[in-house]
Amino acid sequence: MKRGLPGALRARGIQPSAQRLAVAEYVLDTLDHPSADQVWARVKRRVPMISRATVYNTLNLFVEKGLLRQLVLAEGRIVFDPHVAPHHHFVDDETGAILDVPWEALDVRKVESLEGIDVREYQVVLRGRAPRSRRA
Amino acid sequence: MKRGLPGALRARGIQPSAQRLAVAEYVLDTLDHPSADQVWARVKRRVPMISRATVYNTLNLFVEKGLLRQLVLAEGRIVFDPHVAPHHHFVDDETGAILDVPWEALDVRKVESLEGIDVREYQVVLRGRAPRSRRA
DNA sequence: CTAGGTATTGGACGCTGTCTAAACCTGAAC
DNA sequence: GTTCAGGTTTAGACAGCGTCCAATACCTAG
Repeated sequence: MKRGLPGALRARGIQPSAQRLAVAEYVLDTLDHPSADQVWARVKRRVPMISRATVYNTLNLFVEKGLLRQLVLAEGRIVFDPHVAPHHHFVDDETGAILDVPWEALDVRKVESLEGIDVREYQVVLRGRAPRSRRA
Repeated sequence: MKRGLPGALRARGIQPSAQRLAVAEYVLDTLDHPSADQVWARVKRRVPMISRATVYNTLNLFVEKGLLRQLVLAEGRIVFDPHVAPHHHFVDDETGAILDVPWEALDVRKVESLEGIDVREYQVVLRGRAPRSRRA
């Protein structure tokens, strides 16, 4: 059931606007894991007057409404991932690139055995080197 | 075989100094996961004249020499962990506190099956809520 | 059309991490 | 003890990132 970008936003209780659509158009559809400023740079190509604050606000709104996930994997940068279903992440030591690892590729056991803590979500974070062909 | 803090530094090829010992005394022995500025604040209590740059340099040196691990788990902050053996981490959503989870508490399978990527290290990062008693 | 709420803007702000140049210490050789 | 070279420390400047604010522009319901 396609309803277009404006509908997708409305379905999450987000009032569409030109700026929000421009951000959504890029960030909801990318395979990258861009930082907020990378999103800003990208969106400015189409909407040159958009301000940094708007992009930051919009991204945070999308996270709050479940359209994006916020990841804290790389040094000092928060990145955004439109792939909201559970999956793991691999960080390339050399390039800093972040690759998605399918949930089924790994098998984590005994999570339920952690006594006294209430685990909302978890993921495996792997670090190492990826061959050129696999890099994002 | 105890050899004291100066020996522990020398054993890693680090020239001891009053400032480095003051940093080491706190950070190598804590159960917390302090940020660099937290280390600075703490060490200043004993060595009031120590500069921020020295603390940052010292922490980076300790990481380079394997005395500390650098973690990128919480929003926008790099924290340091004197517990260098492999283990997992749990982040309390509410307080931001980071707890160590013993390596044996979880069981990750199929890591070796990830084709074409060379995994140097991995860990499970869990998020949720911890009861007050377990908080660091 | 108007009123009220919402969104956007640009700038200021604070925090974190890095860099620099100068001062300083240290310890090895004499 | 003196000297010297190298490593260490220092204060401050700097840059990047994320947040906040007050003012303005925009939408939408009525």
